[in-house]
Amino acid sequence: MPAPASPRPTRTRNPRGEGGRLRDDIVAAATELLDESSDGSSVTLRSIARRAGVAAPSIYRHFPDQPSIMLAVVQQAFAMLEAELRSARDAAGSDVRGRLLAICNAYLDFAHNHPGRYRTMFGGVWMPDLSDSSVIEGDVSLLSGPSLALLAGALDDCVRAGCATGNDPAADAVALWLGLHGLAHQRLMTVAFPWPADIAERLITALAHLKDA
Amino acid sequence: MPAPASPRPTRTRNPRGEGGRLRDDIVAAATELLDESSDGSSVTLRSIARRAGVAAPSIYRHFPDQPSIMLAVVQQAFAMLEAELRSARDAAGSDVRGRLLAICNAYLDFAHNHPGRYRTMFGGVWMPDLSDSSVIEGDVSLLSGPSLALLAGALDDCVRAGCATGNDPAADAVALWLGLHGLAHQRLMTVAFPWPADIAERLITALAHLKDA
DNA sequence: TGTACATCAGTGAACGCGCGTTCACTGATGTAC
DNA sequence: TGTACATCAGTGAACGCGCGTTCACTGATGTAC
Repeated sequence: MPAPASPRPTRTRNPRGEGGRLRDDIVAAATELLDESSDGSSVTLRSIARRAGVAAPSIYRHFPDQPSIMLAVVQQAFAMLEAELRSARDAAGSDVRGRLLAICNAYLDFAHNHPGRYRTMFGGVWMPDLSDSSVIEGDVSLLSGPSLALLAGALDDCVRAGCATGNDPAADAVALWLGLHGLAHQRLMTVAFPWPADIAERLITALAHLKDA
Repeated sequence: MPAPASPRPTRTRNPRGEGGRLRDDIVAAATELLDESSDGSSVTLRSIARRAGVAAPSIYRHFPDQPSIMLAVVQQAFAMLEAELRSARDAAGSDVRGRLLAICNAYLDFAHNHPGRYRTMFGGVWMPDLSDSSVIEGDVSLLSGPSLALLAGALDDCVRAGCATGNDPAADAVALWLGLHGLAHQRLMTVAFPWPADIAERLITALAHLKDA
């Protein structure tokens, strides 16, 4: 257990007019701590400040309270997820089936590569107490919307191209997303489980109603 | 936010020789707190003691440290899940398809009815720091084994009876379980999401490769 | 050009709190003689 | 039957700690005149 939040001693004060850069550093520090720790409870306002190389009260120049830091982390992570899904899709060529699989695999990769962030985004680690912080409900809901829409679009393309069956692509996209989430989440939790080697392919093929290639 | 862990003032000391009953009370108190709180961070040794109507040090007569309380809660919850799946199956009659659906629905009901426990069992809320507590790795792994076996058996019966296709029922059972977990977990997290009405049926049918009834 | 002043980025000390854990203890109940 | 003693269930006070948050501040940099 190495000291998890040792300060960055090299930090120097930002020049006048660019104090906002600390805000980005705070979000980055929180993100680092989140991906390093398994349970998220060690990501505290004070540990974030230590990691950012700053005194704890300096946080309050940029965030009204602790939950709002996590909200910023989560918002950034959702944007990053969407960007990764999009670029995986665009890099996959023109085959609709390949594009769908690329999105699904990028989703699973994101969870695997950023476990702390993933768990924070999709619940379990961080549940803001809405009655007791500056975070409001609208901030939390629908963050996953664009990523889900990306998945739904790719599935819809498959159906239109005839390589997937399914009477309701929008609902099937939700089901596929839930399957991916179940696998991603559970893989983060129980690493030792004897997963079938083709479990991801199995889930995706079944939930997307893909015809045999 | 009602006082979450007010003491049970009626508690009286157990008779000589039955001090072990406090152990059960502690586990029950922790379970109550878990299902009441959304994030699990309010389930502390002291809050458990307050709920059980006992002084905090009394816990140490029965548990070596705080994580071991949670382990006991989780073990009990897994046994309860298995029992509920089993009785749902046995109450479902002789139709293999009906039995599989009964198990799946009982799984989803368990998560819905015991949200805190479910999240604790399947990660996200409670991740014991194995290097720093009395909980050892073998205690945590494989707790879900019997329930998964129940599901796998029911799926296997469906395949044998010809009402489900699938070349590898054991692997498909894992996939089905992951889908159920994804739905159960995500439903606990984002209540406001516009879930398709038939999302559970959709997931189960696809992942179990059920033929149209 | 000099100088007073406002603004800005960030700090140090302190607060009250709940936490997990420890220690020596209390007082009731059973048991040996 | 009495009594000394051991065992048992549970307690009260205290410890050191890290937490989120507050307050008045410091010292550098820009700006108005």
